[in-house]
Amino acid sequence: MIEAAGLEPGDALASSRELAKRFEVTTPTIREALRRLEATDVIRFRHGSGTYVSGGVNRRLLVNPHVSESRSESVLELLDARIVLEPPVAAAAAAARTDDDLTALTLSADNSLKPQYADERPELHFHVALAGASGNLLLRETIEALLQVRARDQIEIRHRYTDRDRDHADHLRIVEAVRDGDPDAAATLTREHLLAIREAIATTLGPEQAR
Amino acid sequence: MIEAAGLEPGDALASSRELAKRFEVTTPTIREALRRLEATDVIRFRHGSGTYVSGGVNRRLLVNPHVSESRSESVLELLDARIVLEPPVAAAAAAARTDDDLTALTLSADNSLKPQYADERPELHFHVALAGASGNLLLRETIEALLQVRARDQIEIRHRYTDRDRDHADHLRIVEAVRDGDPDAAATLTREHLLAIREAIATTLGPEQAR
DNA sequence: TTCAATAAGTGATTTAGTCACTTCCTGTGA
DNA sequence: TCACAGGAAGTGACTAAATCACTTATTGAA
Repeated sequence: MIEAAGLEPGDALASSRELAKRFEVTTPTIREALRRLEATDVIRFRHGSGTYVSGGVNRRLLVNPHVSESRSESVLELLDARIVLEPPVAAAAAAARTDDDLTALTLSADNSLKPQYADERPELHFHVALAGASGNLLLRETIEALLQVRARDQIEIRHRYTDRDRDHADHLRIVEAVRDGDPDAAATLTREHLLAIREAIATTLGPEQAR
Repeated sequence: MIEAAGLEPGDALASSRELAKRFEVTTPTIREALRRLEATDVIRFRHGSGTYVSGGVNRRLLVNPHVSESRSESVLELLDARIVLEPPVAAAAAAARTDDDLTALTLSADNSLKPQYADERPELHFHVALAGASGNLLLRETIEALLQVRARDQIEIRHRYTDRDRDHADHLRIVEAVRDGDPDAAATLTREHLLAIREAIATTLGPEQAR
């Protein structure tokens, strides 16, 4: 029904009572269906207000909200994965970027200095914007999902361990490489950037917490 | 509760009536909670039998089951993404593989010839096993999730467009490179392998369906 | 014009029951 | 002794009719 009506994030759904009538089932049954959609962030409930379409409708990859962080591994595992995956994505971006991508990239690079609301506005997250410049939406969604893994830790890292000015400088150099259409430089700079962050965390955490 | 009890895939949960009693809510409410877990494949219902823990408990990345394929882009987009991401994963595997990884890899390579039940047994999918050999679980999960995107199309492709013998030969050569600990060769062979598949699909589909 | 009270609409949950399906056990007959 | 039809118990699926909790927009008095 969301698809057929072409609903976008922010749009309101009909009330559960009305949906129950429309689909000829009772409200508890409708609720079960809506809860499933809620689990993948396709819709969100706002008590007393209504149910609204959310960002999940056009997000194919997502993090499992039901896997606790205690069950998963260290944050270093995540950075190791990013170090493998993101450099080639940066290279692809350097090869395919449009002018629009460049302006978006510059915008998100500037955002690295300011307090992060990158969680509600993923397009402002530099590494997401970088993946977006590859022109491949699925690539962008993959990086976006990856950045949601251990989200709490990543916010903590941004606030405490990373050197914001150095981050910004790194980002600017990556933007340059992408602007110049230099895939190798973009890949190398991205790798070094992530390696530096990994190093900062590894030494701060100490080897005993590195797992 | 699943965590605390250390339940693994296949284990049964208590009945919804019992859960309702234990959490002091009614069955419809319990059902809503269970439906959310169902949406991310943490549990599965079997009518008349019970509800069971499923593979999702230890899967951090997953495909959104509520995004229709019509809303998403072409299958070529997916292959383009894989061509960017998988070669460096193969390189990481060549650098880090253990002997156990090698046997698992050989096993899954042989599986490329037989009819695919790779959907229920992801560890038998060659590209998943390859990512697993990197030693980074998150990397493996990322590739695993990516291979679930447009799953129907991918099965179709395996059955109709790919040359099974050539696939097998490609896989064996990648295994060799991984065995020899040659990251560059592993990356190059993986890239060529995926490019060949992409080419086969692109020409078969014809440019008009390529989007 | 401002702002507190109100009413209507919405999600959240309950209660009590019925239907549908699966599983396993048991008694019967070969 | 064994195979198997039949039944009972347990489970998920769903209904029905309410009530409670919360939000929002409207209304009317200060």
